[in-house]
Amino acid sequence: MPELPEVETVKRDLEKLLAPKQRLAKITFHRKDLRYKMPVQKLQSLVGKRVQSLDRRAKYLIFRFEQHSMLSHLGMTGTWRQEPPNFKRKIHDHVELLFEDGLILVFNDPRRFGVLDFFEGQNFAHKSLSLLGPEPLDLSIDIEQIWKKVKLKSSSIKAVLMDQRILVGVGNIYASEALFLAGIKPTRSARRLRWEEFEKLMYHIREVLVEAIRQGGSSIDDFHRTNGQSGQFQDLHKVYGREGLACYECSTSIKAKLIVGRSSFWCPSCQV
DNA sequence: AGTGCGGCCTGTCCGC
DNA sequence: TGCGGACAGGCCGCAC
Repeated sequence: MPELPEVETVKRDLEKLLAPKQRLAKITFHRKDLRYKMPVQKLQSLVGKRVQSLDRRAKYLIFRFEQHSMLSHLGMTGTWRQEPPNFKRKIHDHVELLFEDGLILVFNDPRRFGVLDFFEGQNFAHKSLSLLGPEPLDLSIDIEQIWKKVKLKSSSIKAVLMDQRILVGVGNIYASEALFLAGIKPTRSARRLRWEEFEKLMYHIREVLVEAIRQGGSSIDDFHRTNGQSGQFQDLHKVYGREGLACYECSTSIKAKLIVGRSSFWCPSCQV
């Protein structure tokens, strides 16, 4: 999926399309089972309600309506795209939103690992949001607090970075990228990191996420923006997907291996 | 209790 | 060319 920068990109794209306070006119389901069965009746109850705002929490998008909220997760292959009236439906178009000004938003998701759910109220009153860790781009978060949790982990630092209970938003691509920038091997035991290393890692996590957002995210295969465009950050990956190629810093051949089931990339010379 | 694995799905690519 | 297997950005439930 879409990790934090991709979801943030979609959120910003959608914000530009959604006129303030406009009402949802119609919601159409072409199939009702994504990762979970969608609560069709509850989602239908949003018809006629105004969208107050759009939020992102971790890799989730939240459409905030007048009283209740719609939760959207892109899974691995989910996309929201804008379409004109009478558009030709594509394979794997599962849900369509029509707004009163004619805006049409379509949710497409081939693998159906995505989520579309409903929750009451406008805060973060959804089970999936309840255990999430802090937002890396929130400068007010307490990094020492995160550090304390990391010190208790026996797993690799890469696995810990991808644990959304510790810190949200970092997935498989940006974990490899941030660890490269920080000069830390992904296989390193999390609890054996030194404070200076962790501080540096947090700095580079933020750096890589901010830059990726600036580039409209990474499009490896499925990720597209609401207008169908690709992101640009995949061209700036320093290690992800570069197995066997020369490190941009030192020309050493980039290594790859599975760490807790996910392909991980690093430079054996730049990262210790 | 914490960790890693397999499963959820479909599409694509690679080797035989 | 066709087929099986591996793999793909996430997350959950279940064994150990």
